[in-house]
Amino acid sequence: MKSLVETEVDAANALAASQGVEAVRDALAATNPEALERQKQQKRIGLKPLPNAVDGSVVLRFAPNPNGPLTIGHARGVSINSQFAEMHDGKVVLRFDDTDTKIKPPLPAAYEWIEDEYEWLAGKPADIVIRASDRMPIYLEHAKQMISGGFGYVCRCSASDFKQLRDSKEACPCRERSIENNLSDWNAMIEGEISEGGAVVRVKTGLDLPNPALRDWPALRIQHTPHPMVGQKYKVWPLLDFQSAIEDHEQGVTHIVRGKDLMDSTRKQTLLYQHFGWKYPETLYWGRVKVHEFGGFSTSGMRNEIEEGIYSDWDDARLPTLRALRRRGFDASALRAFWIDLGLTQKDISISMQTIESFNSSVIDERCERRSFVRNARTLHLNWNNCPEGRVDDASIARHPSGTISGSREWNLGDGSILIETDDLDNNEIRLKDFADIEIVENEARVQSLDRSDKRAIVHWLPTSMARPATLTRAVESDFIIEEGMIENFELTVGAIVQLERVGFARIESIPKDGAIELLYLHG
RNA sequence: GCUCGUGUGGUGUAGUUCGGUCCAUCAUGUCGCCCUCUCGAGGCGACGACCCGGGUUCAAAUCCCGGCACGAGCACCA
Repeated sequence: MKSLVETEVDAANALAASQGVEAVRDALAATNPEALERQKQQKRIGLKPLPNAVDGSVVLRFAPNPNGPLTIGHARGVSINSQFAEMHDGKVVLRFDDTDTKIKPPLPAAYEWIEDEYEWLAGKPADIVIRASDRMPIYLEHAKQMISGGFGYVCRCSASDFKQLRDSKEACPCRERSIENNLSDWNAMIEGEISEGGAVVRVKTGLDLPNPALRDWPALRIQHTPHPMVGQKYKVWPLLDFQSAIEDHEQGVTHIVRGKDLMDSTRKQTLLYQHFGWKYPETLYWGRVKVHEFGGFSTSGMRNEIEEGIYSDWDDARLPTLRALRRRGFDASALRAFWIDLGLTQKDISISMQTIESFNSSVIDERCERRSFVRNARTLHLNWNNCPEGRVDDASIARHPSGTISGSREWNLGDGSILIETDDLDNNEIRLKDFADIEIVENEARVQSLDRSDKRAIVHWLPTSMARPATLTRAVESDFIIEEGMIENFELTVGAIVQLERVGFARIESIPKDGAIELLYLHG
């Protein structure tokens, strides 16, 4: 039996065959004219809603390792999680996953930095803030339950021996020992009687699982190195998969958004949840992100390079940390908008700072005052002899060209000498922006008219009396390029972001009593 | 090697659930023009993509099969 659609399609095809497609078009126009109109495709804006979300009871989490401040990559986690929370009237738990004392040890200062950076980006503080290292009793208790329940055991095989057995789907000898023996080994572990590497607690899983990574995965291991925040108190520390699984359950997390490199974590943790009889949260993934200009982001790598003196500190403008971006003048809402526009996909992507900069420009442009910055300054003396309007001693220039900031910058021409960039000397007839047309003859700027008389190039300039020496520092790859010049000395304040006309946005870093003002380049 | 995942313009992204309204969305980029007293902003236009090969179907970016490419996990790191 043919469906109605098929019947109609056949009819239409028959019509087209006998009388041509025009006949079909005409028939459609007569019966159903709106079917002939094409509607344009639209792009979905913002994030797709979370699956199986109940508005008002969504709990998400953002769980960085506090071994350094947040990087631009973490910004994705903060932006996406906080955005989902906003969409679903949910909460975000900021959790410090600081259960490794050895390989990626926590940096005590980072806890506060991260809370602060989270708030900066999300626009409000995290709803709940917890540290895994504060919650050790809970994890140890669950480990004990797991052993008592017979779905976890203490394994004393070496890592390589275990790997061999696991790869051939064989049980290790420790697996079949009694619960009593396991509990006594467990006590020895937590009392510090077994040295590092001497034992590990494993979660029992099917040994014939197709994915070898999942078979009897390790949940806790021994670390005798003191923890920067809680000292020597614990000898056994949970691994990420165990700690995170228990804590997500404790916090009632409903949705986990994590990197797809953690897909196996989801599978391991689901097995653990089954042992405990819990329901695993909804899980979503994103792919790996690289930024052309920076490559990947390794917190431990940066930490080393800072210690070696390659970078001055975490806010070194060459680094992809949030601290550095913030210092340079990136706006939180622009960064957030950028990440939300990228959305949540499992594709591995490589993005360009140019795109982020464009988001930033559109946010900061209207609130940045203009200033003149003349590089490689060359002095010219104004000559008014040929100016029809006569001599002028002051210039009044808008703080912002489109008036989003009202008022003007008042320039006094002082002794009549001005500065322009050496590169602008290529033409001898130019226009001083917002001021006058001039002809350059040797060291003289002969004023031809105040009004714009033709289409000649417009250059930025400065009266010598308004100029102060300044340096503009630009982070380019792993170097700094420093340009010297003269900055317009009009209402300069440390920390302000200004747009240097024809140069780009920059932040005023310092204004010393004597010497050059320091400017840090943001972007064009 | 085993396991898992992903392939839409230069870069990202929408559309893929449920085949037709898709000669494929938007942003960014590049180029050109207009406007503007910045090389900024704004406006207009151009460029440029469904990984490949089969199959199903009247109809495939979308479904099926087979390749290929790339990435990740297989840590007593997170």
